[in-house]
Amino acid sequence: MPELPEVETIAVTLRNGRGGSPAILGHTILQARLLWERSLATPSPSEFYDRIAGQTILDIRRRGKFLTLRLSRYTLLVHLRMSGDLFVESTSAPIAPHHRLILDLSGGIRLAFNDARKFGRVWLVENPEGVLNSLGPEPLDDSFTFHDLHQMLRTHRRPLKLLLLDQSFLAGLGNIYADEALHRAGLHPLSFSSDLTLEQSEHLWRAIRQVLEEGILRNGASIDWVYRGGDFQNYFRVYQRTGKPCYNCGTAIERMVVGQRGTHFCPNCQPLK
DNA sequence: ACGAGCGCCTGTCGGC
DNA sequence: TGCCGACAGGCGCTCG
Repeated sequence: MPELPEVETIAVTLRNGRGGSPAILGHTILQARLLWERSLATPSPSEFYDRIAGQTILDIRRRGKFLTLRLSRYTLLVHLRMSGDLFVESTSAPIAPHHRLILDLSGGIRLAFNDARKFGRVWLVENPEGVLNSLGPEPLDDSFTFHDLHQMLRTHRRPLKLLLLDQSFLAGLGNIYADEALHRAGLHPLSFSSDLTLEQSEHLWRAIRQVLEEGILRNGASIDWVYRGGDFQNYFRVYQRTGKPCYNCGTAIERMVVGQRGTHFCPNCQPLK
């Protein structure tokens, strides 16, 4: 489910608390309970239990789609993949279905990693760079300019949709925000990256930042049975709007498959040259 | 270097 | 009602 705006929303919520969900910053992890072993990427469960007990949560950030919890000595990295979520709940709450990892915290609360499809992963490491080092730049960083993006696009000859989904190219975009950004930029998902003019690259750069910032403003998107409180799904212009009229021109939105992912676009606003 | 195919998993939805 | 395939916000792997 989660792309950059959803992960950012979760990071901010864990850091500051939100609507009855308390902040976990400064709390100490008393013990861990792993309910699905494969949710833990590294280390082994016994080493994980030993190392995480007594660790205090000092900072919570996001890098791409990863959540990074800086602890006293280690860093806990969480990737939610398709269906993962993090909940802060009372220690006395019943264990919900699909909870995969529970961290009991000081103060009578716990952090629960819930993940119906079991694709999500958790890492406990001394150096987070080992996990994060292959990620591309952060699209919302002040230092990321449209000249940077143009240069990056020119060094590949790949369909735009595939590049935007490639986390080593740019970190944080997923299927929804890639489709939305391409629509706003007026670029066909199969356009070759190396063909973009500087002006088109600037449009894409602006569109990427706009959809991500708007997604964050709306606390992310909530879809299907996975709900996290955001409402950006009400502002999609192409994603899952197959057959419905484009808000710009009225043409029916089309769906195609690119890189085994459903891809939504307006054939009129996003022509393939 | 690239991209297709597949595996990992559970759940929902639409068609018959 | 039940079954069955398609599909789902992701990514790592193998193989051409």
